[in-house]
Amino acid sequence: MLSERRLEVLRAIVQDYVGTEEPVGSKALTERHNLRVSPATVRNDMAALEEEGYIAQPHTSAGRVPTDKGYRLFVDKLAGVKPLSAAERRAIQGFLEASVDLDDVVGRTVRLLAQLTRQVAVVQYPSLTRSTVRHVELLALAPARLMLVLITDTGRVEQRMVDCPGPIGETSVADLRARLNSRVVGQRFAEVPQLVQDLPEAFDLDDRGAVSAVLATLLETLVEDTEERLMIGGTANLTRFGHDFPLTIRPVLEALEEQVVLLKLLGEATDSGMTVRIGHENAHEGLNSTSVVSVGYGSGGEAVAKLGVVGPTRMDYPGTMGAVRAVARYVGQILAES
Amino acid sequence: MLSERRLEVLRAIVQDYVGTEEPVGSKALTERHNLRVSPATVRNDMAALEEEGYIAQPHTSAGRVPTDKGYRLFVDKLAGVKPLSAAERRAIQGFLEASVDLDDVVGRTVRLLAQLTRQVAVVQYPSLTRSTVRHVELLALAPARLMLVLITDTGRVEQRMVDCPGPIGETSVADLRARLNSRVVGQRFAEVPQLVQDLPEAFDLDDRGAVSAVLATLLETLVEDTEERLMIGGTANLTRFGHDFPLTIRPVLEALEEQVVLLKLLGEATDSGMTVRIGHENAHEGLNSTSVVSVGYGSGGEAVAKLGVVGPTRMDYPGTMGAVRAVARYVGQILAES
DNA sequence: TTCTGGCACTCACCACCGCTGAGTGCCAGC
DNA sequence: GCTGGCACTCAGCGGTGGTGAGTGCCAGAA
Repeated sequence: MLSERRLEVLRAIVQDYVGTEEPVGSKALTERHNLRVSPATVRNDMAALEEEGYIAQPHTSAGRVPTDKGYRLFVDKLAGVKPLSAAERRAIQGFLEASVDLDDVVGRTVRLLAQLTRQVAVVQYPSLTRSTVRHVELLALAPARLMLVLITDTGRVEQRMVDCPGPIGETSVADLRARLNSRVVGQRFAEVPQLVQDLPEAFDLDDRGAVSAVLATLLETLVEDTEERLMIGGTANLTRFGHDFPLTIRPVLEALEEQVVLLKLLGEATDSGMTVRIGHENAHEGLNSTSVVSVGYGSGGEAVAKLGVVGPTRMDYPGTMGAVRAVARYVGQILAES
Repeated sequence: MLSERRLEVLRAIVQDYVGTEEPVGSKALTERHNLRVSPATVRNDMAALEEEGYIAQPHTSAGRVPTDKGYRLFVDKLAGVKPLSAAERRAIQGFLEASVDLDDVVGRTVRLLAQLTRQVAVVQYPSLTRSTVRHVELLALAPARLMLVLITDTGRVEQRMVDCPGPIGETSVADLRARLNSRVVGQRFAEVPQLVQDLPEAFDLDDRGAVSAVLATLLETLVEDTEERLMIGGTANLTRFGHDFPLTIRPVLEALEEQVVLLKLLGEATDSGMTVRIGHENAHEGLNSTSVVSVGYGSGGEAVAKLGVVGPTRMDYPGTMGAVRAVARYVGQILAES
C-alpha cells in the first residue's frame, strides 16, 4: 500500500506531465507543488512508485512519466470530475437548443465536445433497439413493391424496400398500415416481434405472403440493424498529440475510420456511469496510446446511446470527464424535449 | 512556346517526382526515361522550364520539383486519364452492388474511393433539389399535428413536422395525400411549387389552413433544405503526405471538418466532366498544398451530386482521375437501378 | 543552331565530437 | 524517516568536416 504522500507525488506528476508534456523531475515537483519535503525524499518516493509500475523513465537521467497504471490510479482515486462553469453550461445548452433535427443534434454535439475537450469526439446516434416506435408507414411503389418507413421517438427514420411475392391491393396495404400502427406505436423495439407475430392471420390468404414479407423486413430493420451510426469530429485535434507524429496519429485515424471498432469501443463501456479506458486497456491496438472517455446519454432516465472522446493518455482527465458528462446530460434533455 | 522535348522533360519530372517523392535531377531523368539526349541538354531544358515557372528548386543543388503551374500543364496537356483494369472494374461494381440503402451506397463509395486512390474521399449525398419525387407521405400524429415524409428517387427520405392552425380530419388528410401524390410524383423538385399552388382551393374552408401549412412545409423542405450532406473517408491516408507533418496535415483536417468548405469545393467544380483543382487554385487556404479531383454523378444522364478525392498536389493524376471517373459511373448505375 | 562533355561550385545531409545541465541513485548524518 | 551532498548518466545542442547529388556555364562537336 502506498503512503498518502506517495499518492500525492503521483498526483503531482500526472498534473505536471499533463500540463507540460515533459517528463517531470523531483526538483521541479517540490517547487511547483508544496509537498513539504525535499527533492531527495521525492526521489525515494518516485523510486517506489516506479517499482510498483505507476511511473516510468523514458531514459536514465530524465524525469518520470506516468504509466497507464499510474493514470488508472489517478483517475480512480486521486482525481474527481471537474464540473464546468455556469457560463460554459449555459453556452452548451444554448448551442444544443438551436438544433432543428436529429442529425443536427448529433452534429452539434460532436462539434461541441471536440471544442470543449480539444480532442476527438464520437457520438453515437440513438440506438434503434432501445427506442420506441413513433410511426410505421407503408407505401405502395409498385403492385408488388412496398416501401417501409419506420420513425422512432428520437426522430430517426429508417426506410426499407419490400419485395412481395405477389401483388397486394391498396386497401390491404392501408389495412396493414393501420393494424401495424395500432399495435406498435409507442412500444419499445424489443416488444415489437411478439406484438405483430399473429398479424398475417388477420388477412386473406392472397395477401399473407406480402404481409409476412413486410413483417420480416420490419423485424430485420429492428433487430439486424444494429449497424448503428455514429459521427466523429475534431480529428484535427490529433495533430496536437505529440512530435512523433505519423507513428502515433496514423493508427488512430485508421481506427476512427472503422465504425465497427468505434461502436465496439463505446459498446464495451458500462451502461451507466462514465467509463475511462486508458492506453492498453483499449482492445484495439491502434488506440493503445489513447484514452477513451465515454458515457451513455438518453432522452429519459435510460441510456439510448453513447458518446465520448478519444485523446492521448496524457489528457486532462478531470476536465474531459466533466465536459463529457455535462454534454451527455444536455443532449439527453434536448432529446427528451423534441 | 515550349518545344516538344521540353514538355517531355516536364512530363518525366512529374512522373518521377510523383513516384519517388524526391526532387529529380537531370542525370536520373535521362537514365530512367529514354529521352535520347544528354543530362546537360536536359539541364538546359530544365532551366527554361524553371524560367517559365513550371518547375522549381527547393534549394540550390537539389533536383527540380513541379510547381502548381507545372502540374496544371501536365494535367491539361500531357496526361490522359488512366482507365482501370477490367478486374478492378468488376470489383468496384460487385462492391457497390451489395449496397442495401442510400447510406450504404454512399458509405461504400467513400471507402472504395479512398482505397482505390489511397487518398481522402469525399462523396456528396444526392442533392434534393435536382432529384424527383418518388412519394409524399402524410401522417396524422395528433389532431393538428402532421408528419410530412418526402421520399426521393435516389432513396433519400426527409421528414418534417407540420403544425396546423386547426384540427384536420383523417379523410381530409387522406384526400390531401392522394392529391399531392398524383400531382408531384415523378416530378423534379423545381417543378413542384407551381404544381401544388392551387391545391388549397380544392378543400373546404375549414381545412385550407392545414393544407397551406403542409404545402409551406413541403416547399420549405424542397427549397430551403439545400443543406446537403456529405461523407468523407480515408483521412488516415493523409499520414502518407510528407515528413513535415503537423504543418501540412493540420489545416487539411480542419478544412475537411467544415462541411461548408467541402460543399463549396465540390460545388465550384464544373457541372459536367471532371474538375481538377491544383494547390493554390483551391480557394481555401488549408488546401493550398492539396489537389482536388471531383466529378458529378447521377442516376440518369444528369448529375445529382458530386464526389471526389483530396490528395497532395504530388499525386498520380491519371490514376486518380481514372478511379474517380470509374467510381462515379458505377455509383450512377447503382442509383439508377434502385 | 543545337547538343554534348567537362569542370568548378554549391549546399543539404550525415556522422562525429564534446559540452552542458537536468535528473538520477546512493549514502552518511541529522 | 528525512535531508544534503556527491558522483554518475545521458539526451540535446551546436559546431565541424566530408561526401555526393546536382547545378550553371563554357568551349567545342554535330
